[in-house]
Amino acid sequence: MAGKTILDIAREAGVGKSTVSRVINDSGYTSPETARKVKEVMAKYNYTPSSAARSLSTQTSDTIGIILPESNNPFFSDILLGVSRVADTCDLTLILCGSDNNVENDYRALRVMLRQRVRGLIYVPAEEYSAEQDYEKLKSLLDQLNCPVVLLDRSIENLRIDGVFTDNFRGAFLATEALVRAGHRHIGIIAGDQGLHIGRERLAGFRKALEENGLPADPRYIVPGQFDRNITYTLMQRVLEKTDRPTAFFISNNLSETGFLQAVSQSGLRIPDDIAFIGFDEMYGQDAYGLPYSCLERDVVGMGRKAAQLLIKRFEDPKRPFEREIVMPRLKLLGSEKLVRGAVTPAG
Amino acid sequence: MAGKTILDIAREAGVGKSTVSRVINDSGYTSPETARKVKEVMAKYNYTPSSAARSLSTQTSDTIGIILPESNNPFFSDILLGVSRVADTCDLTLILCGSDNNVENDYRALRVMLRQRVRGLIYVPAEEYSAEQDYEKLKSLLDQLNCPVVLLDRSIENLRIDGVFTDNFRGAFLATEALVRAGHRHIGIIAGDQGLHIGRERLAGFRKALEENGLPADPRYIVPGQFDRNITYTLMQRVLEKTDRPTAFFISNNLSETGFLQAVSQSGLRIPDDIAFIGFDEMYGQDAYGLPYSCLERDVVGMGRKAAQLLIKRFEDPKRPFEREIVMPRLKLLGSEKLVRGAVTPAG
DNA sequence: TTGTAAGCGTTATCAC
DNA sequence: GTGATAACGCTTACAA
Repeated sequence: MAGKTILDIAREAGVGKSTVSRVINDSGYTSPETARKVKEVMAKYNYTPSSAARSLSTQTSDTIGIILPESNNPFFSDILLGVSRVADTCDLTLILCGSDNNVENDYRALRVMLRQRVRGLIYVPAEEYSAEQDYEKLKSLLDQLNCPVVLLDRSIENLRIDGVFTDNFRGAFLATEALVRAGHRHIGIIAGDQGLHIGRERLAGFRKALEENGLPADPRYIVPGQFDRNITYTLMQRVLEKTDRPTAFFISNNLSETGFLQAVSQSGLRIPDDIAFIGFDEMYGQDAYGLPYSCLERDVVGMGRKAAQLLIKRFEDPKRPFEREIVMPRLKLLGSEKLVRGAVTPAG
Repeated sequence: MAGKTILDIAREAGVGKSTVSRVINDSGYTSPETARKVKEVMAKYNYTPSSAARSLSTQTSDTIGIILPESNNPFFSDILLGVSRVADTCDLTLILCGSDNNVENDYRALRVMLRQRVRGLIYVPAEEYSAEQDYEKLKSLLDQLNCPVVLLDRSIENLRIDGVFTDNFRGAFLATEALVRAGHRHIGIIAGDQGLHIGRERLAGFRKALEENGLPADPRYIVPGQFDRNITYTLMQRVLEKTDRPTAFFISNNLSETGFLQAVSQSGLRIPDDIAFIGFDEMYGQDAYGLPYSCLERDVVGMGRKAAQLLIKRFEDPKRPFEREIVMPRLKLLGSEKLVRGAVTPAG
C-alpha cells in the first residue's frame, strides 16, 4: 500500500490539500483554473482518495455488507447479482460474508461488518434466533452495527427493520392446491427446516390446502428434507421403495428438489407417470434441458435488487416507516404435476 | 456510524489507549491484571477496532478483492465459494465486484479496489487487453493497486503475476478425441469468444484432435457461440435444421451448453441418438436430473481456493517466484458422446 | 478563492 | 509495564 496521497497531488498542483479535497468532492469554491490544474494532476496519477481515510474523516462509509447462508445455491447467487448491480450503480462497495447456515459463522460475519463499519447490511440470517439468549446476542450485535439492516428471505421475530420476503404460505397453498386440482388425493411434502419461518409457513400452506380440500395430511407423507439435498435424497430413497407412497409431492425448496430428483431418477420411476411434484423456485437450467418441472416462480434477482433499494431508501430517509416487501410466487405448471392414469396409489 | 472507540474502552478500563491497543494486538507487555480488565471492558461493549482506522495507521489492509465477469454463472459461484472460504479462515474480508464482461466495468472495478486499498486481488478479467492501449491502461491500474494480484481462469499476456488456469487445449483435445473414439467422423464445435485465450485454446485443441485423426475441420461446423447462451441457442437452431450437420459437438463452455441444449430440446432431436456432444464443466444439477451429459470435469471450488491460497502465499513471501497453477480437466463420459447407429450423417 | 489546523480511530515510538 | 504523542490520509470549519 504505497500510492499517492492527497498531499502529493496538492504539492504537484501547487495548492493546499484542502483545495484538492474541494475539487474531489466539489464542495466549496475553487477557481476554474485551479480546479483544472488539480484534475490534471489527479488524472496523471490516476489518483483516488483512500476510502479508509475518507470514511474515518467523514464518519461514514461507502461500503455495504451482505451475509449469505449458502453462497453457491443458485437462489443466493441470483440474490447476490441483484444486490451487486444496485451497489455498482450507486457507488457502494460490496462486502460479502458466508455463514454456511451456521450461527457461529453468522456472529463472525456480523463482527466483520462491525469491524468494517459498513453503512448498511443485507442480511439472510443463518437461523431464526428465537431462543432468548441467541436473540439477545444477535440484537446486541445488530445494535452495535448501528446501521440500516434489510432482512432478506428469512425473517426474525420482533426485529423492527426493513425486509424482503416471500409469501411462503400462499405459495405452498397454491402449489398444493394445483396438485389437488390435477386429481391427486395422496399428496406429500418435502418439508424444510422447521426452525425457519419459511419452513413452517410452507408446511402450513400445504396443510391448509389439503384441509380445505378435505384431504388428510398423512404424517408419513411429510418428509423432513431440511432444505438439504442429501437428507432429502436419503429419505426419498426409502419413500420411493414403498408402494403406499403419495402420488405427488410439494417440494418446498430447490436443494430438496435436487435430492428428490436424484432419488427419483435413480429409482427408475417416471415423472409424472409414477410420481408427480411441484417445486419451489425454478431449477437452474431446467428450461434449457426442456424439463417439464412445475414450480413456484419468483423474481429472485429482483428480490436482491429490491433489498438493496430498501437499504438505499433508508440511507436517504432514516425516519421512514419500516417497509416489508412481500414477493408473491407464481405458479408455473409445466407437466410434472399431472396425475397420470395408472399411477401407483396407496393400498389404503 | 457511532460505536465505541478505543478511547472509550481505555477510559472505562482506567488505562491509556496504547495499552488497549497492546491488548488487542497482543504486542508489547501488559500485566495480566491490566489485560484482564481491558478485555473485560471490550467484551462488555463487544468492541472491535475500526478496520479503517487500523489500516490507515498500519498502512495495510485486511481486505481482498475479487472481480468476476459473470456473477451468477455457476462456474463463478463456485469460484467465489472457494475464495470466500479461504478468506474467512484467514480473517480476510472479501470485496466483490462484477464486470459483466465489460471492459469499462472492469476498469471501474479496479478503481474500486484501488479506493479500498485492498491487500490483494483475485482477478478474472473481462477481456484480454491485447490492444496496446488497453493493456497500458490496465497495467497502470494494476501498478497503482500495488498489491499482489492472482489471475483466475482467463490469462493476460505479458503480466508476470500468479495465476490459476485450466489446460484448455488439452481438455478440448481430450473431449474431441473421445468423440472420435466414439466413432464420430463429422464433429463440430461450439467455439467460445476468440478474443479470449480460453476460447482460442479450446478451438485449437479441438482442431488438433481432428487433425491427428485425419478428420477435416469443416468451417461450417465451427459455431461461434461466444460463450453465450442466447447466441448459441440462435445459431444452433439454424444448424439443427440442416441435415448435413455434424453428428457430434464439442461445446466449449457451460453457458453455450445451455443454449445448445435448449435448441436441441426444442427441435425434438434426441441425445445422443440424433446428436451427440461433450461439454466443458458439469452442468448444474445434471447428476440430480440423471442427465447423461458427458463433460470435462474440473474442481472449480478448488480453483477458487487455490487462487486465494496463492494470494496468501504471496503475502507471506512477496519475493517468491511467480506460480501458475494449471488445472487439468478430466473426461467424464456419461453417454451423450455416443454415436448411435442411424444418426443423421452429412450427405458428403 | 485558498490555506491552516484540528480531528476521525488506530498503531507505534518513545520516554517514564 | 505504561501512557503521551506523532503519524496515517482525508474532510471541514475557520481564518486569511
